[in-house]
Parts: sequence; C-alpha cells; structure tokens
Amino acid sequence: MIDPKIVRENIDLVKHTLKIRKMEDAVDIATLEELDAKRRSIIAKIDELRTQRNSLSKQVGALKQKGENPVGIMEKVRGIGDEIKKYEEDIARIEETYNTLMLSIPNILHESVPVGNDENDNVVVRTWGQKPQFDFTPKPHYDLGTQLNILDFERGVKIAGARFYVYRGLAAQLERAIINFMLDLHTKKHGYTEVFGPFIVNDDSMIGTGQYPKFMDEYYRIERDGLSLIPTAEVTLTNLYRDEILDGKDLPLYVTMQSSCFRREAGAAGKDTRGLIRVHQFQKVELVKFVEPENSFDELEKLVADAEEVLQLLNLHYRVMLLCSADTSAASSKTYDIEVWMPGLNRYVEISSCSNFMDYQARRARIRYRKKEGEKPVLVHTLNGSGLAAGRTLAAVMENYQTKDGTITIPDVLKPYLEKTV
RNA sequence: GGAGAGAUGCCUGAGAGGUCGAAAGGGGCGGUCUCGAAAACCGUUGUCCCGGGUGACCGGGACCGAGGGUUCGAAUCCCUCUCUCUCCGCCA
Repeated sequence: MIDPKIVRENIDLVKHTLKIRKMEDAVDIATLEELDAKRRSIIAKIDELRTQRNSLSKQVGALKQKGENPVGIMEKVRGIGDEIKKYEEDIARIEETYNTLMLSIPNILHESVPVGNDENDNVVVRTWGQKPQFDFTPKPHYDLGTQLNILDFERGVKIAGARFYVYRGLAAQLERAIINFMLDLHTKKHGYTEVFGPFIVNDDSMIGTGQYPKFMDEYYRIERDGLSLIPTAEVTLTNLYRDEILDGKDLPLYVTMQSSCFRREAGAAGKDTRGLIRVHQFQKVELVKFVEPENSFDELEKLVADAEEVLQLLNLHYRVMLLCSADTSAASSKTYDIEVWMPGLNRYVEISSCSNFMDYQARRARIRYRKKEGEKPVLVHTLNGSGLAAGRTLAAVMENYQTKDGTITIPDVLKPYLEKTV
C-alpha cells in the first residue's frame, strides 16, 4: 500500500504512475479522494461525540457516588451512543471501499524505470558471458533429462497431475547441490542469515506480502485450516518481522531461505507446457532484505549482484533486464529480472526477479524500525529476489553443460556438493 | 483429539465495572554524586488515528490477544475466534 498522504498531497504522482503502468482504469481515483474526505470528516464527528460521552459518563459516576440519580444525563449519553453507532456503521462501510481502493493502487515507480507498454520495452542493462557454441543441436532439458532417465514427467503427472515432475538420481542430487551451493554463497560471502520456516502460512502473512486478497486464484489455499502454501519464501521471510519494530542497529537485515514454492499457474494455460520452466511446485532460494529507506536502491543493485554471482560461478550466460513501467509488478517500485540463456530452448528464461518494494509491503505488514532510541518508528524498505530458482537453474545447467553423446558434465563449483561426478 | 489454566506496556506482574494509558519491580534513557565506574537517589520511558501549529509542539480520539455484545460508562461482565502453557492421547 502506498502512503495515504500521497493520495492527499500528490495525487498527480499517483495518476502518472497509473498511466505509465497502463493501469489508468484500474483505480477510481475520484471516488478514492471523495471517500478519504468523507472518512476523515466522519472520524472528526465520532471523536467529538466520544469526547462528549466520555465527559458526561464521568459526571454520571461522580453524581452516583454522591447518591444522586443522574437519569437525565444517562438518557442523553444513550442518545449520543446511538449516534456514534450510526457513524461507526457509516465509516466501516466507507473504509471497506476505501481500503480496497488503496490496496489496488500500485507502488510509485522509481524515476529510473523506463516507460513502456509491455515486456518488449524492458531494457537490457547488461549481459554476462556468451552463448555457448555446440557442434551439435543442443536438446531442451526435458528431452535430455527424459533420455537420461533423470527427469520423469509422466510419473509426475500420474502422482499429482499436469505440471508436476519427478527427479531421479542425478537430477535430484544436482538440484540439492545447486540449492546448497547457493545458500553457502549467500550466507558465507554475501552476509545473509539462513532461515528456515513454514511453507504453509496464514492469511495475514499472504496479505502482508501482497498475495492476498488480489491474487487469490494464483495460490493453493487449504480452506479447512485457512492456510496457504507459499508461492515463494518471500512470504515466510518478509513476514518474519510483520508487526514488529526493529532496532536501527540491526539494519540492514539480510535473510535467505530455500523452500518449495507452490503456484496454481491459473492464468498460464498453454504456456511453457513442457519441462521444468512452469510447474506447480519448484524449489527456490530466496533473498530478502530489510533496509533503511535511504539505502534501498543501492541495496537493490547489490541484491541483483548477489543473484548474478550464482550464474557467474556456474558459468552460465545471462542478461539483466530492467523491467519497464507496464511490466513492473504492482508492489514493486523497480524490478530487475535476470534471464539465463537456455540453448536447448533457444531463448532466455527468467531465473530471478529482484525488486525494491520500498515501504509498500512494510506498510501492509507493519514492519518498522527505530533509527535511534527514543525516535519515532518508521517503515523499513523491503526487497527481495530469487537467488535463484533452483529448478530453472537445474534446467539451465543441463542445457548448457550437455555433451554430444547426450550426457551432461558437472559445473566445477557443484562438484564438491555431489558425492560422485558423472 | 480430550481436560484444565491463561493472554495486560520493552520484560516480570497487579488491577476484577467509573477518577486506569493503566500499580509495583526490572530494563532502557537523562540527571545528581564520582577522576571514572559501581551503588544510592531524582526524573523520564508506548503505538495508531483526526485536527491545529504545519520544527522535535498542542488539543481530541482509539488501543490491556482479535472480533462482536451488555452498560450512561468495560482492561474489568457475556459470546465467538486465535494463540500460549500444563496433563492425557497420537505421532516423524
């Protein structure tokens, strides 16, 4: 959620953001402003009535102690109470709509975000390495893996359904190696604290990071328990400090967690139907930062670099994309995607998305910090990024490290993590 | 899953319909004292919302797990939910 003050004091900024995000019709700004004004006038009215009630009720108590019978005042206060109740009903109704509208306002974009219409207007900010050359036609990972009998899509479908898979032998070991390698890199070199927490979370957590209520259909929710499977460890990590006031001395705070991620992929019918690219359950190492507002954009650059290093050490060619205004997700003020080259698929595939949410998530989740003892708490800025998606990394390793005879070699950095090399 | 107990400020913990934003102790911060420190003593110590000054200030309101209810008035009474603890059961 953006700062309500922006709506009051700088509505043009909101309008501009909606415009360049191509979301002009998504939010009824006029209604929002009207509701905000109404809301505040009713609050003023209620507060005034409560002031009256409080002082009159005190008189009742005082008179009763003197043994007098203050029926008249009691009647009057009852009337005030009824009036308050009426206003309270009004405000509950207004705030419900107001909050829904506020929540539907996307984050203000950083001025460095390029204005564009769709993903074609994303900007390549840098590339690393180059496409590997093969003297044969490289296979997509799903063919390669099926032939090697290490990826089993048919049995995944049998056990769970479409978009599920089974790893066997090397694929299973390799992904485990990839996850451990990534965690070690981030904890030992980049200063993240490894965390492990729930894969199943309550609605408050899903709301805190912005999955709910807007994107209910995208996630698996267990009705009976009111819990949801996390679509990313971002949910677990960011909600670590929901409803807390952090000590400024502890910032910046870097945490990382590996988890399975569960996504219904409701709107992705027909897309990436083969292989590991788009599945209902995948593993990912997530990076989350809680930082002071003035540093958050520098922290974003460092976050991207932390994720990039994984690919560099794996010697996988990639490019970093700065997402344009229309392609940046609603909660983010600036997002970089890292796209790894997949020679078998013959295209770049997103393997990490790194965003600065500024105070957008922190406001929803009420994550604040106190710069110094005695000072007012202020909202932190939160950032997150994949560091990286393990399944897609596995697929990228397979495609980039394949040999002419249909096997794959093991990247040097992963060798220590595997019992045997193949 | 069954039985019982409980949820109060940074922490411990009182309060049991009015004067309670809330005793007391601890911690933190400031001060006195000291060459300095400890100890003693004094002071201070929440969050959110609305309004005004639109500087770190003033006025009002809300908040004692969450949400409803009773009442002139609720931290205190009633209902629902959530969570915690103890015992039993089950279990990786």
